[in-house]
Order: sequence, then structure tokens, then C-alpha cells
Amino acid sequence: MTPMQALRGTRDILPDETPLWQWVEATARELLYRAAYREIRPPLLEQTGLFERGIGEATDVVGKEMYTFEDRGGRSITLRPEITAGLARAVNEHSLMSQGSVLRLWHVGPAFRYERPQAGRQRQFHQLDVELVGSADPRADVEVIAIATTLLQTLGLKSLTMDLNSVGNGDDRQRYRDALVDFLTPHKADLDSDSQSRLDTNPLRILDSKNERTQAIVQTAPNLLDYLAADSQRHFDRVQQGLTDLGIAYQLNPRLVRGLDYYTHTAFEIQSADLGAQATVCGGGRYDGLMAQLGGPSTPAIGWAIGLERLTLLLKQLNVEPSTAMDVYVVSRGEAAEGKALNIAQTLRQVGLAVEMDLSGSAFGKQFKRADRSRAVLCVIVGEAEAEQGIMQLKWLGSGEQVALSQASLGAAAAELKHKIAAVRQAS
RNA sequence: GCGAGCGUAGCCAAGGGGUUAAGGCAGCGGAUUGUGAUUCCGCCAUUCGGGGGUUCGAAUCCCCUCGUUCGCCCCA
Repeated sequence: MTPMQALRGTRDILPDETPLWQWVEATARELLYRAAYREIRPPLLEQTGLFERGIGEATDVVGKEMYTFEDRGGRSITLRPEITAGLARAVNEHSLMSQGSVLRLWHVGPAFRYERPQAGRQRQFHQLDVELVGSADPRADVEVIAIATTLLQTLGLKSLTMDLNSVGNGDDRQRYRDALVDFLTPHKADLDSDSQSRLDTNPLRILDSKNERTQAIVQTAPNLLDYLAADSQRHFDRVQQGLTDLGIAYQLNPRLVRGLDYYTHTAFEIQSADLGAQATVCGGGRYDGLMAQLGGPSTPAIGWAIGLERLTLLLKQLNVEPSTAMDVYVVSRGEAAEGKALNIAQTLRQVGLAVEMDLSGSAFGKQFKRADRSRAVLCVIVGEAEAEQGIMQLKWLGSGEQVALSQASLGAAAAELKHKIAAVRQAS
């Protein structure tokens, strides 16, 4: 019988890796709390129409990458391919927005796209998603982008670059789209085949093509930024000014066009040179039309998503390893002693210490080796002699110093032990 | 969905038709039946991702399949 395997494009995040993920999530949670963002937890399943209407039927994500199936009631269901649409739906459904107010939300969780797996690209992947709903102010764009850069910086990521663009409002985009089609149509025969078909379906995406001949043609195409209306331009100017004032570096990339239809005005991507072809760690932008598109009141919004697989890949390259060391390792031998050891571990855990018990019953020498490997600061020893005398040995693994303590006084001494362990750890 | 490379133990691997599949790390047991290092000894793949074929003989050659990596594509 062949052993069961995880599905293609999915993977187990193993105990050796979860400390890194937990550290990323804890850092993000703290940062978002300080910026007044609140967590929301929408379902992973939504009706298919949400994504068709929200993301756009002409996009690759909706057109060929969704996990869509019919449930037992005959409804078309889709595992979310991204998070923003579900959040927008929830905001509408529960009327979370009251007029004139602002809603700051975040969420972390899996999303699903049926794609060919690659380093930094899986079929089930995880995103941290941040959204600011209800403000069209350019300061909102700056706030949201600053949260992304601060988070990445706090985690220790230095050599990242940010591309910034404005795709304008719906009218700007339409006028530019027309101009671009007019420009490209005479060159149609020289474009790569993907770009040829996009000329009808999604011409702006041609700007993004990596095909050399296509790029050469696109070099001389009209510039999107020349087609922004006065207020679109003004909005974009103020976003740039705000970023500059905060010392956030970026480069303008008039060919940055993101693959989801809902984006308007500001669009940005944060990339790393250390990820190969899947270089984008964080991507986002403004989506002023989405809420209305989904049947709610017209509401401006901006947000982004960070890909956690890509982020943790970068952190692993930096050898970031959150500590998983135990405070205390309990060694015991003999029936009476092993019973006592359980009590001792409980007592120490109650004051907040991390305590691992050796369950092997093997020779003390072996147990000490494991104590060492657990990177515990303190080893508690209960053998037959100690059990009989009602005591335990406390051995400080750094210095080797060992003292006896009566079991009866452990409760009273536990808090002091905790302080001493913290002090020893600090010193090392 | 297209193209190319790679799958030998928990990890890193040698072996490229001749039958007991090197070695290292990790793990377990012992030397040391109550104290962490080092050292030494022993154990740890009835089988080379899976299935089929060629052959007297297959980890090695062929086909299929699964997984993975790198591009394309797409995006986080």
C-alpha cells in the first residue's frame, strides 16, 4: 500500500517551522493593534459569484485558478482565492460601515488557487490581509502602506523594494485602455500570443509581459500616468508626498498593473530579489469600486496582502529562529519519584515556567543528555533517594551547581526560581 | 495549461545491469545499573517515490504515474 501524501501544492507546516510562523503572526498582531486595526475571521468558503463579481471574470484567478465545486444542495461554492472579496462581503452584510466612519480590519488565513506549484507558490497558501475601508483620503493609502513596510522592517527584512503606480479611476482607466489598444493594434502581429488575446480581454496586462519583443513595443506605448484626471493625479501626488515624508522608499513603475480587476488609483508591490520568479512578498492597492460592485453602498477602501510562505522563506534565509528553549527539564527515576515529578512539573508550570518531563525511565546519564538538548536552564532531579527524603535536586545546567530543595517548599520557592531562570537566560 | 531537471533512511548523500545498497549527521541501546563533554561498541533501507516492462539477474535500461525544483504563465 502506498502511503497517503498531502495533496499536490499543499504542505504541512511542521513543529520545527511553527515558531517562526507564530513569531510573524504575533509581531503583526501587536503592530496592527497599535494602529487600531481589528481582526475579522470570515469563512473559507463563499459562493462562486462573489469572486466572479468582485475580482472579475476575465482575470486568470477567476478564469482558471479557482477551486470551485457544487455542494450537496446544488450551489456553486468556491474556496477563496484571495481574502479581500470575502472581507468586503462581510462588511456589507453586517453593515459594519456606518456613514462617515472608517473601518480598519485585518485577517490571516489560507487561500486557494489551482496553479502549478513552485518555490513560493502553492495551491494552499497563507496571507496576512489588511484593509482600511471608508476613506478616500490619500493619507489612508500612506497609512496602510506604512504598516506593511514597518512590519517587514520589524521582522528584519531589509533588502526589499517597492513599486508604486496609479491606475486612476474607472474613467481614467477606460481612456487609457482605449489609447493603449489604438497604439498596440497596428503592432498586433509582433506581440506574443498571450498578449494578442489580451488585446481584447485585458489590454493593461500587456504592459506587464515579460516577453522581450512585447516589452520593446510597450516601451514606446502611451504612459498610464499621462491619462490620469486632475484629481487622480492630485491623489497620487499626495500619496507619494506622504510616503516620502515617512521616509518610505519606492520607485514609480507605470507598467505595474495588478491582476485583479477591482484596483483603482494606488497600486503597489513589495518585492525581494531572493525569491526567484515569485518575487512579490506584498501586494495591494485601492479598490474604491469593489463595495458597490458587490451590492453595498459605494465605499472607498485600500488594502494589501502579504504572502506568508514567501515571507517565511525570506526569514529562513536570514536564519531567524525564535527560541523554543524550555525553562526546566525534569529528570526522574523510580516509581515514587516519577509520581513526584509530575507534581513538581505542575507546580512550576503554574508560575509560568516552561517545563518538560523526561518520560523514558532510562539511566540518568541519558536523561541529562536530553535535558541539555532541550536547552533548559534548570534541571530538576528526583530519584529514589530524593523521593524517600521528600526533596529534589536543582541543577543549574550552565554552571553545574546543584542544590537540594524540599518538595514542601517548592510552591513558595517557585516564583523566585522563575526570576533566577530569567536572570540566567538574560546573562547568557 | 506548456517546457526542462531531479526523486536512494528523519536529514545530507555514494553507487549508472551481477546479486549482504558505502559513508556522514540525527535517533536508540550499552561501556558509565545516580549526573551533561569526548571516546568506543552495537542497533537503525528485506530495498532505492509508486506501478508495469526488458533481462538468467534492475536502485541502475525502457514506459506510465505521483511528487518536487526551475522557467513560462500568474500573483501573495
